[in-house]
Amino acid sequence: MSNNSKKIIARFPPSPTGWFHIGNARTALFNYFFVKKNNGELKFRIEDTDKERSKDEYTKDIIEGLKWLGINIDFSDIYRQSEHGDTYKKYIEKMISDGKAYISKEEAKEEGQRSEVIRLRNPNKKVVFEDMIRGEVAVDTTELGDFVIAKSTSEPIYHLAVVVDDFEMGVTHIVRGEDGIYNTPRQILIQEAIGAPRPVYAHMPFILNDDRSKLSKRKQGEMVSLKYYREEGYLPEAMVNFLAFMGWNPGGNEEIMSIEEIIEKFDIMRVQKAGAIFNIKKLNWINKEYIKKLPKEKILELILKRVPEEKRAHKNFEVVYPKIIQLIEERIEKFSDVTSIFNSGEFDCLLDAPKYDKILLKNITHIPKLLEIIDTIDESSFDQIGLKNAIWDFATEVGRGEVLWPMRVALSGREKSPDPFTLASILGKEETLKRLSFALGL
RNA sequence: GGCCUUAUCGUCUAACGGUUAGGACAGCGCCUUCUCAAGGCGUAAAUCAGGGUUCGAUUCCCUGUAAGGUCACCA
Repeated sequence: MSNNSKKIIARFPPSPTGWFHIGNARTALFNYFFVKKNNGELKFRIEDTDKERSKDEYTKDIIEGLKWLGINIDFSDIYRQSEHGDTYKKYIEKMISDGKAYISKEEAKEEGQRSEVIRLRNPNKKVVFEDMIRGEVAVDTTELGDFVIAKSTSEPIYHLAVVVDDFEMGVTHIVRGEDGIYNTPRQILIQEAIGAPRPVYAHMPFILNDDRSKLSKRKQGEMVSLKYYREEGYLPEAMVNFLAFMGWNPGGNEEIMSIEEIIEKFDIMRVQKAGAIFNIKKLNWINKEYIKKLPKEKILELILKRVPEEKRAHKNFEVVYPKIIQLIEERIEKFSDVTSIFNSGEFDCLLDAPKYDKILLKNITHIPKLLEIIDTIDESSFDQIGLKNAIWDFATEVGRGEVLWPMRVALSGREKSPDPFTLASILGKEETLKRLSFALGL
């Protein structure tokens, strides 16, 4: 590896032609791990030479996504390809005058094709480069021919722009997706033609669909965009952890790791060569692990944001909400689940008395005794433990199912719900007695 | 099709050439207050195939197979 003595400079150069792709986000993350581990610097560049497809909204989405993930790079002075026309022009003209490239007369076969383009004079040699992940890669560039490097002296093709930009930005290490491996030989040829030093390469494996094809929007829908995960209420720490462990791991059994620990342990040589299938279930599990670690106030805040407006506006919501945080927390794996749970009606019984069929109660014979017991419980000990202590022996004696099921249904009106003690403690003594009496009268 | 790459439980992966091939997610089972959820415990599950090299191969080499990628005046 050359450049060992110099400061490592890597780059992340997305083109803003779509929502920030999850695979790109992972590449950005690995670049970040790599530079942080090696006291280097990560530079950001926008490849917006395609004016038709590039949109500011996408640039914004990419930057927001990067910030959300916790990738702290300098966005104040963004290098945009569209602003460096003069630079490319300078190099193109120099290559022509040096005889490294030439203006070629063409027969325009398709619409939009030029009758004159700039082609590189291909030395037709075998290019061998060292890849930090894949080892030595050798490619015969003969079949590339004198490939086009610019449409005109002021309009570079992608490959030329990349090489010039990386050179101008002082890039020493290029960590990019596996598909870049096919671009590398021709980019190396261009580097040699303009006299730029060769950076060190690392080509990362892809994230895959279930059928092992490259992760695509066609097969995964919105799940290919980082935006989706932000909107679904995944925690950025969980996302970073998940993405980091797809294609890399430090070797131990520990899988929940903060970004600091990941950086600390990161070794690009340990990046996997084969692609990894995107496994949403693992992400959900990791996310839940991170939710569990969150301070209570934070959870309270994040959950509240996802409660449907009409539930929040309910007159009982303010009183009930603090009491059901625990309940919600154990039922979600991501914060959008909060909305689904409320919309499913599962918690409606905590806001309003439920409507239900008598049949669901199964057996009301023990309700009078239950009313009697509950009435004796002091307000101060009307919690899960107090309720359980008071009721447990009786329930065990006559059959738990005979007592607890009707009690739970009387309080919730549902076949499935949290347990009766939890329910009663949330509803309070008065409401609990009221609902039990009502069940008796059905 | 040419070229390139890859190959350990269903999935993500661990294993100086010597391990009962380890962990995690998902699955399944049991337990934990009646249901659901959460939690705990446990269980099943893999070295693509065939040849070498070697005392010994998941590991190194070759062939095959499968899968993927890539072949622009797009980025």
